[in-house]
Amino acid sequence: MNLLAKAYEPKEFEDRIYRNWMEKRYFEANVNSDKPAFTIMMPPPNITGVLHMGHGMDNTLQDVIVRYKRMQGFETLWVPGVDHASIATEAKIVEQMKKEGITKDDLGREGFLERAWAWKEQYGGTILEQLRKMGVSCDWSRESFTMDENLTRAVKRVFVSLYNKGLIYKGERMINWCPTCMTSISDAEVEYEEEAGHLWHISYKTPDEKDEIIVATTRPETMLGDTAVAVHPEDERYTHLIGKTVVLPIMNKEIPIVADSYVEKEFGTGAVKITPAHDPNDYEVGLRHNLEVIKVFTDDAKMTNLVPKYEGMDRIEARKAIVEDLEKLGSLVKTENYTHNVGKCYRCHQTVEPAVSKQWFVKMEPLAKPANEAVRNGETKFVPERFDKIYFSWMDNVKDWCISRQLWWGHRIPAFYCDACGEMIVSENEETVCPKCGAPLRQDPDTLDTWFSSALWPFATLGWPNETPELKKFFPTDVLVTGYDIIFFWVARMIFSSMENMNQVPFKDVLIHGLVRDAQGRKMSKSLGNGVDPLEVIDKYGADSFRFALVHGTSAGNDMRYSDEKIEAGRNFANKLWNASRFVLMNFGEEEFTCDESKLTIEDKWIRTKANKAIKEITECMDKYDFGIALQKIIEFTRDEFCDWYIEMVKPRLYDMTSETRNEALSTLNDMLVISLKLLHPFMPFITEEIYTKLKVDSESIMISKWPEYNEAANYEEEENEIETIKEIIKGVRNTRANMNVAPSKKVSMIFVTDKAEVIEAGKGFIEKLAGAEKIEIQKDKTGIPDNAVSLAVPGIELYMPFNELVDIAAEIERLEKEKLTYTNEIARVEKMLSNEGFIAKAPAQKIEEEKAKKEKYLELLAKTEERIAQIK
RNA sequence: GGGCGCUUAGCUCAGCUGGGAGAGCAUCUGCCUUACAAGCAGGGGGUCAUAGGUUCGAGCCCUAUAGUGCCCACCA
Repeated sequence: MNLLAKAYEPKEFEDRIYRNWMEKRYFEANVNSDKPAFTIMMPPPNITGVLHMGHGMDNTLQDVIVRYKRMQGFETLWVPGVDHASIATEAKIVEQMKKEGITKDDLGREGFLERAWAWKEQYGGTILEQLRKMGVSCDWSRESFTMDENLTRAVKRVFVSLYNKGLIYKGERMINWCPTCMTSISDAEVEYEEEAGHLWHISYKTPDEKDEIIVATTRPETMLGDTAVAVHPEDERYTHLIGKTVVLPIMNKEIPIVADSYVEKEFGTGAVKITPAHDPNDYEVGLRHNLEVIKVFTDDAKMTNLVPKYEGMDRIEARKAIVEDLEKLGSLVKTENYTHNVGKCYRCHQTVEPAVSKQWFVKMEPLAKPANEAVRNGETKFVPERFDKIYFSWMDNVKDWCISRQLWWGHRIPAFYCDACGEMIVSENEETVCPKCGAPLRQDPDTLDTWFSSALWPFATLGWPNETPELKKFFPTDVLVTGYDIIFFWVARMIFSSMENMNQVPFKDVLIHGLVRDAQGRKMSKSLGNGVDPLEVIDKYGADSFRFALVHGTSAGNDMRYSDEKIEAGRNFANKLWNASRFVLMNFGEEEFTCDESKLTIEDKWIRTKANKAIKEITECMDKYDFGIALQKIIEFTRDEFCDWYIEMVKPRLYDMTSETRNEALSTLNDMLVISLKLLHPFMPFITEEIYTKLKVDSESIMISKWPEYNEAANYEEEENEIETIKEIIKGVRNTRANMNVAPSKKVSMIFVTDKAEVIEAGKGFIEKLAGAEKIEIQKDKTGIPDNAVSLAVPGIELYMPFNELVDIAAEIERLEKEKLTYTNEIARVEKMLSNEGFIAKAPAQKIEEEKAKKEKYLELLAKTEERIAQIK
């Protein structure tokens, strides 16, 4: 006999089951399969990462989808992998080296990369190991890495191809420079934060000192690099000065006053100091007016030697010193408090500097167009739909993408320079000799933005640029699951990369989920220390409860708050299922049983119908990615119908070893439990497998078993309705008993007055057992009903319970009056509706019929209640 | 300055194409009823933010307002 342990202890079986799945290779996709393919690419976590709640959410959803599709008969492929995360990883290694007193230059490029690879080998797989604890069913045999040989080849291929099309170019532009990471970053990698600062008003005097222009700035330290002052061409305050010069304080240098319509007359003083080297707008102004670009900062954001006094100071220090000096000179007119947005590096959160620099760029406009189109015409759909707006707004306004990074860890730019003749070659191959002059070539020292390689993830992981069978079978992928915070970084770039290189979308759906926040609704972060470690949660409650908590009561695209209560709810439900299963298995015994359909009883037919309808609804939810609702419906069927009613109803048949329908009871228990487990399996894979393998089933593992299918013909409508009526009666009796303070142990005799004797007859046993009845009588009229009885009515059936001395007539009348009021109100509501001409004229016929039926029902119940009141008064 | 969410029971949140307001937790009452006290049975608790509108009918659709959160944007 297969029994379950007395208590639900997920630790006892989760790891064992996962190992078994791995050994049986259930996760691995067969490229030669005839089954239709279903593919998901896992958003690759950084090799520097450790598992957090965001990964938990993301991978739970993916696993739910993959397991569902696998059971539905798809050849499912879920590709896992990791991202080399150039900036984050390089920073981590540099930091580690710093502790040993070594710098990058000490090691040199080769030495550094050696060390980086060693680091990757040692720590890079940590997060994937952790993911296994969650029960994810991805194909580990196809684990990928953004710096794999194949991915690297793909990156080079794309770079060269875009270059040859003129879509990648090298140029001097204003870019975002992170002085801490010591590299350029893209626009998307800058986060703007509001900061309290000042607006300093500084006087720039004309050479004759007779006139002045006051400029307002938040960054006085950049004034050393000012090469003009700009005013609006139509600003009457300044028109007389346009074309003249002012003297830059401290520098004592004349700079021109230029007119440019970029200046807002209303803001500040209406005059702007122009520092082309350190502000994107000023840079543009500089280009228009042919201004000199003078650098004030070095790459690590220290002052240059423009003024020896300030040389080497950092930005904040210099600001202080310069403000002080301006004050001494009498140039500082006033200081206002002012909050403004400051750009921060999304990796290190330090202030970024706009800087003019020679970098590589991807020309975005031609790429954005087809990518935009693909979403507009529905080839790729965002779920929920509203996220396409975020996508469009980015795509529509995207500027050229700065892809070069001054880092060593990453894909090195495949451009080669000849220092002798100035030739540049862009090639997939390692070029060493200049084809023009024969001199040795030098490769570009920079690497590519990490996102340049992850943008190729959906097809490069399948072997592209080779024409592999995997590409043919599994591309385009079906759904991408990710958080809304990564739409620009990754989703958008995958789409245009795929449109460009594959001529089709990379995925059909993009399922967007929200952030997991803490119980107070705050973002989980290292600095706040409010992060919850998924591994600790899993260790304490099991992976199933963890996954449950992340799905139950959530909806796509919305953030959720994490709390222990949610995990406990999952654990409690698992425990319920565990015990119900234990009960079922306890009753199986040694002998085999079969099901004779003709011997199914009313409750068997009822629960089978309920299950059938649940399958339909739940499958529909799964197809719409409504996982929160699907899970809720699974719980409702399993706990509220199967456990609370069906199991209680069949107990007498189980305990009676001579019962003629005992086998049908066992079969139905088995079948209903199997259905519950299968429906639940995508959400709670471990417990469902553990129980499933002990039942009478159709497969060696639930994860490769068949998803239940709805069968219209298998419904027993009549039996379903009859049991629902019986349930009504039982609930009514329980309610009444509780109201009248009748002890649960006290049995009550009941007299039913009804024409539907067969329904009561069929439900007699249930009413006895579940409503505490004894001596049930059924009669057609009300003769002999004692006044001293509590009454109850459901459509077509009246029930009287003589509680003998217990009944307080006054209280009973009061209760009946209350019921009467309810019915009267309902009737009034329905009548109002039915007497509304508009309703009769316009509402669907079915709705009108429903309302009419309700009216009949309540009229009947009202009449019975009134009659009863009259009788006992 | 634009754009997008959210506001539903004490708390956290569901609520599909408009047709009598739901769950979990909390709370109250009664139960150790041999699957389960991580449980069972029963109860209380909501002018669905506000004001208009569309509709026979609005938590759901439209408009405005308030509060709140997020994203984007070059006003020094």
